[in-house]
Amino acid sequence: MSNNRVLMPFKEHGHKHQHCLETALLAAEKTCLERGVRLTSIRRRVLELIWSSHEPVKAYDILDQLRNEHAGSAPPTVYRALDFLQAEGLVHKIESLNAYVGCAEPDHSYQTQFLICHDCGSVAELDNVNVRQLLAENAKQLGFRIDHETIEIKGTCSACVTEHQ
Amino acid sequence: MSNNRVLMPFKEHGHKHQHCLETALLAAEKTCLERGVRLTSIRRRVLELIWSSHEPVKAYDILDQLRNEHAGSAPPTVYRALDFLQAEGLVHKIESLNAYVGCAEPDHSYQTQFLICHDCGSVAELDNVNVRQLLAENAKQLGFRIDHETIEIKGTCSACVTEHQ
DNA sequence: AGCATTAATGTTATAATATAACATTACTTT
DNA sequence: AAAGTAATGTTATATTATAACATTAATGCT
Repeated sequence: MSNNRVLMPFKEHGHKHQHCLETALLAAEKTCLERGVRLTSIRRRVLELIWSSHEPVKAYDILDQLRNEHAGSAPPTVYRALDFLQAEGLVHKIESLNAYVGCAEPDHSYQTQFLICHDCGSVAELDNVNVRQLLAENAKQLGFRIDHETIEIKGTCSACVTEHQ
Repeated sequence: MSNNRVLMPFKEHGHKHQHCLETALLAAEKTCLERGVRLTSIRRRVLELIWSSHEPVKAYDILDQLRNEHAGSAPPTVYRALDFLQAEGLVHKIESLNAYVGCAEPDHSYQTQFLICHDCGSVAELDNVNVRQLLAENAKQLGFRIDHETIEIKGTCSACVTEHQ
């Protein structure tokens, strides 16, 4: 049993990140095609930079990179791309870090939870059905209609816990 | 039955807010006295401004007010007070709004959840034991050691749901 | 193809949020 | 009273994000 599904795991030891990246970009292209929205080269590049690791990426770090590649880049360049990517569920903003992570499952229709290791900086994305249901019941009792959940759990991931022993 | 305790309810219709405010300030004074920390006049005033409503208050709104009262006020004046108040559990930061709310129970030792109405702007603070436990189990399974939980649920409170019918 | 419409990007400026660094003042302890 | 610590004052700047308007690119229509 587990009602807890891992959408994106913590970076596994020795995992080949190039694969995550390629898979994510292919999924994004497929998704955008199906939805009839345009994954322009700027948007694609921003998504790629966000997927360059499993750590949340800051908007101005993306901007610094874009500026190396194209002189016309400015804050709106990045924020517009981020707005698009968020709207399509291709990236999530981590509110408590003001940073952005890629989403491995843009079609996932439920709100998820993030575990954030403040040691190695990496993030896992979970869908714990029970958590969702509890919050839903809870809200219902109070007559509260949920639109959006921000659930960000900070701590130390197992790899880093082990390392510090 | 309910494992869901309301630490701070949504502003009730016709509630006398002056009472909330006074209670909160008395509790804060008591708490600081017991802990041997100083609720200086700046800190007290910032807390009071945050408790001026049940809506999260922005740092620069606090600053604007402080500037009316005392010329020497500057961003650090506010952020230092906020740091202190957060460290003592007297206020919480709502990460998804970059704003601060008062905490009615500074001695409460567990992480709580916030319901935020984006219609009237007001906030409720809950301690749902089940949510806490689920997340704790979940983390344990993954070997993740939790330090801090950010749980901010946005939607429409019952009063606003009713109003819009 | 040519034209109109919409979407995306370019560009400049500025708003909003937060911290660094060092000086001064006020409290606390001895 | 002197020393040590905590709090505040002060100036500057870093970080995060948006507004507003101009230009270019893509799309849809006839």
